[in-house]
Amino acid sequence: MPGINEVAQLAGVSTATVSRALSGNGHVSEATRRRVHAAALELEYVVSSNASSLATGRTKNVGVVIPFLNRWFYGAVLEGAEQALLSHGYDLTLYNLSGGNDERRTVFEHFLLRKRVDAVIAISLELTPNEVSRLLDMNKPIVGVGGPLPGVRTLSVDDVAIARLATEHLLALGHRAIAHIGGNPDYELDFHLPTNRRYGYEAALEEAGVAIDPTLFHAADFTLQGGHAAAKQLLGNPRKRPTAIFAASDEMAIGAILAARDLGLHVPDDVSVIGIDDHELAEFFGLTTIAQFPALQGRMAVDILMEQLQPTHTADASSNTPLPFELIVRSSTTRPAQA
Amino acid sequence: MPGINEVAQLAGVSTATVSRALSGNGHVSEATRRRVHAAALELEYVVSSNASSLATGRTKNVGVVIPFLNRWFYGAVLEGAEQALLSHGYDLTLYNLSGGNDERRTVFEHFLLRKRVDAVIAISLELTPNEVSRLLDMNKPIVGVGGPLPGVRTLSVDDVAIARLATEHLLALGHRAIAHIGGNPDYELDFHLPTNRRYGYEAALEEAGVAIDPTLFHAADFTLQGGHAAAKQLLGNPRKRPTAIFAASDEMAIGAILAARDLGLHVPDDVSVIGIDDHELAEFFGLTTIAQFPALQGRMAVDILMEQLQPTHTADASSNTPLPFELIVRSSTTRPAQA
DNA sequence: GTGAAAGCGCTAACAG
DNA sequence: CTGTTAGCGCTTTCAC
Repeated sequence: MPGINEVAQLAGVSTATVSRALSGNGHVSEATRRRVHAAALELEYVVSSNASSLATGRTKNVGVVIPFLNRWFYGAVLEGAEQALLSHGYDLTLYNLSGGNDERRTVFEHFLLRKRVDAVIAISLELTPNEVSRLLDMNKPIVGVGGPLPGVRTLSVDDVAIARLATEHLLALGHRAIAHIGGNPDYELDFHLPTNRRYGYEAALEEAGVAIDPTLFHAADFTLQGGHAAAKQLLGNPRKRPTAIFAASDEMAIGAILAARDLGLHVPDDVSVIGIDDHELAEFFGLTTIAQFPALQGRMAVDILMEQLQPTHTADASSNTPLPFELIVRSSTTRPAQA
Repeated sequence: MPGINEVAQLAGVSTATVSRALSGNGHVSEATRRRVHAAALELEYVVSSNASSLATGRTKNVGVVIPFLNRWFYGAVLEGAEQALLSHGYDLTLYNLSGGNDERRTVFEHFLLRKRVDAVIAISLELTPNEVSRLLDMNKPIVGVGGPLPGVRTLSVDDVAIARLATEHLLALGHRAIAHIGGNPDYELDFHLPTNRRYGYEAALEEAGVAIDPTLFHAADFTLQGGHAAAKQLLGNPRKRPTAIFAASDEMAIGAILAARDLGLHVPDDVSVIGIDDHELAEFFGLTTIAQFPALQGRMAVDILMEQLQPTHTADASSNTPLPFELIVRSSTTRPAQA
């Protein structure tokens, strides 16, 4: 494994010139540039990122902290971020927090702070003020995806607006008995996402003059199974079966569709179902949903990070960039039977 | 951000002693050890992994290369590997190859070789001899998960045996018209996994004296949608509808179950379905399957890597460790209607 | 048991 | 445009 010295020798220049020629920093004559490149190629030379990082203070590596790996939404965000990072010449080191709180502390105490990353992307994670300030003290930009974080550049969808839009879609079709499958408090780690979605749902209802019926709300855990169980309860109720269900995630919505089928109900004729996410299976199930474009979210997070990593960048402290969302109407929603 | 010097000063010792006390290499008196630790704690000192790596040649970081992020199986392997790595004090740098061949070259040429990782775990990836030898030349252990790789320590399930077991389960129940939904050639990147599974299926059939009917085979892409489409074809055939379907993945098997329902067929009375994986949704759908324990696979890969990273380790070149699998019988399989 | 000092491989002034 | 020369922050002989 040849070092910069070998390349310098072979090219007949100094190591400084090799460094300049290869990194593009500082001027080098075209002729020597070519000679250096040729030499590097011949020796199969690759820089030692450690030595380089030590000298420059930059690692070309960003840490991504994520609460789950095996949920579609998070996987997609990660995928988007990974691709964008790669295209900028950055590596991504992954910290998955699904192991619990201990793991979380370990990650922050021993890993992120090892000066191994230039920046961190926190996905759906409500960093503590202490975690934020430690990172910021070390001059490491942070961008948060999924919610506001004091002192941090963030990207987030307006969950209230999303839920409102979904509910309004149902209202506009003529539904009045609209149930909502939301999150349970255990899921609140994500910036009160379930709570915000419930607000949006209630706000839309109120605005339309529809009374909010608390028995039409069921909590679940954002999984297909959870949505299935909740929908069974809702749809099995003999006295007031809702004509429509708004689930706070597509996975739960799909669960609801399956629950309806299990009960012999037809979607959308007997019950309309709408979700949030535009999950990869949404199309297959004909699910009407509010798309959230997670891969784009990952890419946008990287773009913002790259900006902040520019030396010319003036620290613009915290600010939130809204994320796009869009109603996608498929075949799981229609007018209520006797509207 | 304090350096080792500050700690040394505060503790009243040399930097060498701090290094020894903190890393545990070399003897330090209990008293000074404590003083150093206290000083480090007070200053919130954390080593610079770059400086440390540069000095030792070890990065405490491993690269994981994976073909997909958003397939349950791969996410689970990754999750297992991440946890195991973390517990060994290693970081994980992620390289997702779903971007195509260009990305693949980029990853190998510019990233893995930057001396940034101590080793690499390749998941379901058939590294080229060239890729393997470059890595090995740099003295970077590799462990492959998912198939044999010349010159590399690998872990893999016996796909032929798995498929055979699945098929035998169906045969033992009395089925004779057993269809198989396998992969299409495009999916062959994974060590001919679909082909091996098909072999196992055919072998079991032959052994039981059942003629192989090529019309009972359908290729799909390992997704739920793909399985659904293939099953529709199979089950819609008016002349020889199979009494059982063996799908090469749970996602396809679930698609098959849904296809059966769409056609008004009952699972398992009208048609039995078995898959492979023990996907997180398998239980929900009552799917009989062959479990593959992907998280365990990730953990085992890390264990083997840790062994190879031991300085005392004697290079044992290539060898393959078989991975466990297990038949899990649920409610999607039963005896054929008129057995 | 502890300190001094020589690097690890590269980059970034500073000269020229 | 290019070479010289300090380090970057730690680890590790080699002495004491």
